[in-house]
Amino acid sequence: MGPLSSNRPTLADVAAAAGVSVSTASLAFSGAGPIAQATRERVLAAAQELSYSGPNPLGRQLRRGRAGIVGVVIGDALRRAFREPVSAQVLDGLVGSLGPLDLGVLLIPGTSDPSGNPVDPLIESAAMDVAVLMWGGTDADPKLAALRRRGIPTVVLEGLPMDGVASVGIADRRGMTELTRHVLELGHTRIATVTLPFNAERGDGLVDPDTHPLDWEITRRRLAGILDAGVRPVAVYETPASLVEHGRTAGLALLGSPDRPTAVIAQSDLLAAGVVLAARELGLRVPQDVSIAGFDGLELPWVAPDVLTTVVQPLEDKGVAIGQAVATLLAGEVPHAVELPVALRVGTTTGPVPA
Amino acid sequence: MGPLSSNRPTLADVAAAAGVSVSTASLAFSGAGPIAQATRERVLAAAQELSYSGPNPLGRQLRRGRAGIVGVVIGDALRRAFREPVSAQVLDGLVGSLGPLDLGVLLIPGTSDPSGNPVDPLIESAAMDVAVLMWGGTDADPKLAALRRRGIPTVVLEGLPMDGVASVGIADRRGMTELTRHVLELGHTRIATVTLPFNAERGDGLVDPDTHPLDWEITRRRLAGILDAGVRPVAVYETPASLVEHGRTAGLALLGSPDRPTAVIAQSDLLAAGVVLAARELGLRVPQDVSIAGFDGLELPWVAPDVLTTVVQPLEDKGVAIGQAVATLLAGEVPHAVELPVALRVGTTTGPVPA
DNA sequence: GAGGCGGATCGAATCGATTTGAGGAACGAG
DNA sequence: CTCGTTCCTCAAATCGATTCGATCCGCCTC
Repeated sequence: MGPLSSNRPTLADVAAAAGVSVSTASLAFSGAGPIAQATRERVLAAAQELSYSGPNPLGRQLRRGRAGIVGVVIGDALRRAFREPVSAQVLDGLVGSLGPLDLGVLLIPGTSDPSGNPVDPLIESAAMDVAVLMWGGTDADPKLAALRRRGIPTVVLEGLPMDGVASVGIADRRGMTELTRHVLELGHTRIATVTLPFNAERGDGLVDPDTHPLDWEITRRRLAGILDAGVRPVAVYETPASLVEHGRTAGLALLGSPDRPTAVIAQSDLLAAGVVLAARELGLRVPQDVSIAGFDGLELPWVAPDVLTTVVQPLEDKGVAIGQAVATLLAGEVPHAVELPVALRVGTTTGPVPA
Repeated sequence: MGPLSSNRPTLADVAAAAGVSVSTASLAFSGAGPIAQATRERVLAAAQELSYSGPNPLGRQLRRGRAGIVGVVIGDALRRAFREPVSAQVLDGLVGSLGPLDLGVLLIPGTSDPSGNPVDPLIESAAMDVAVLMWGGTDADPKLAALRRRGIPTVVLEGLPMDGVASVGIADRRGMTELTRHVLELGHTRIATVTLPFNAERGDGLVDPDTHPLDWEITRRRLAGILDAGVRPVAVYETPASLVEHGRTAGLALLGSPDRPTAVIAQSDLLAAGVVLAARELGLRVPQDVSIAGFDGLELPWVAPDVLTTVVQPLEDKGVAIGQAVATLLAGEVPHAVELPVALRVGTTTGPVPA
């Protein structure tokens, strides 16, 4: 017996019903090649009659050698990824820019499943023409290795530029430096920072950045941006994810002590928002008692009426840039690395250092 | 020339290199059928040698008649969908429960694109074995029609039970009734409600529910739940999406007037959180001056230290239920409609009516 | 009327695998 | 020594389309 005992009509059935050859019937649907108007209509009528809904994508894909699918590898938990507006908006932009190219987006969790395999089976065997690695992997990433082995062209986001993969990122290091300078100009010297995860371990607490293993480029670059401004943070607090509640926890820890910093720079707006909430809970005024800054440039309704001082990254452009990189890869060329600019946006959450 | 002038090795190449037939080589990879250990190793070695990374999924899919893909139709804008934690968590649960079935999740925006076609081209022609319609369509939905035409089994979320499609939802009507009774018991009589969108128009403002066109089942049911408790809301405010900022806008409008309601029931937690923020901005104490309730049972860090009174829906179970429905459809059976239970959770945002 | 030409149609090969039924080797039993 | 069994292996059909090159037909030109 065949694979599925389904009796859906095929192109051959339609061709037979219309009294033409399969090749002609194909032409009627694809429009690639000369075909008489009358013939075409006859074929379409026959299709209608048999309730044939168009060429089976599987057959088409095999013949074409293309699946029409871009696999998007969302690091770690999907839920967490979605709760970060940054991921969500990039994903949104990506879907938006891929749609017109007739490409679908396949979600790939990419978690190391507990059953032994270090790589998601979808990465190993799903049909896709291009892969996008959100939250850039390093050269050692087994996910990247699997994609390479399969020969699937890949775009890496926010990763290190590497051989053989396209990369799209933002100038977050420079942006962070600019932000830090702004804080310095306000007179602050006791500056703490709340960071994204350092690595897959996802710690939660104060760390010594000199000895703590730091695998994630994005965290490293944003940290380096602060150092570039000549600042040595009085405290570095690592969070397990860019979420408001983790920012709040960090804020309570940092601002609860008597020798608290006068300024806190967070590596994301969500974390910064959490710090703001913590400050309010502790009865501290922002920015009179403590200055707080973030990164990303999101619109966060719940720190209203305050407006976060932050570094704005062009999320929309990012989606577009990824789309372009994908298109280029699909054309068989190698896109050059893209680094999008960022801009400092001074809000109401930073002010002069308290006397 | 072939479809793509790629020279990746095929199973035939591997078979030749290993000195066996293609069928034997296939067996070596799939393990479906008897094969001598030695032969198997020889084939795998040959594959390694040629850097053959396993059977091409396209060929396998065509033969099997299965794409191994579930298309998830996300209504309207993807970005909006992601910003709603409810969608995100359901999607997460879905991916989680589909992974073990060896199914990938294909994101389908499903927006009516501006270029004339009422249905996303991906719905028309992407390869998928099952489709999931988030935010249930009605019988008239062209998306549903397209899926029917293609003969793709479909699961509809939060929709009307319909012929030929599986449905998964929650008892939101009953839950809303229970919530309303709780508010009634606290003595409130001037009760307003903030709703999800009524239809694709996505209005923003007060509406007369008796005359305003209401196409979306979820909004209808949650509204009906209030009426079931015998309450006639003093005001019905429609929002364009379940987002905090829209809740805030609604809250400012409802609570800003002198004859303001003493209780506001929102159709989602995000909306409720926005109303809480609005109340605080207006200098109203919650719950002393106004009681506020939501729906969904999310953990919302930013209404802290308050805890929303809400109706908890089992988001995790929902993902699981969808996964099961998909599996059932894939097996060729028709799953029965699932309605998951909800539970009232009384928090700190509702209290006795002010004297 | 022969030759040439362009457009429509068709046959056959091809994409890369899976699967079935047949064939063959090795081996033990009679 | 012959005749089953058992266990592997293989050839060939099949999944459903696309596409190349050939053919065919009608019509125009000389």
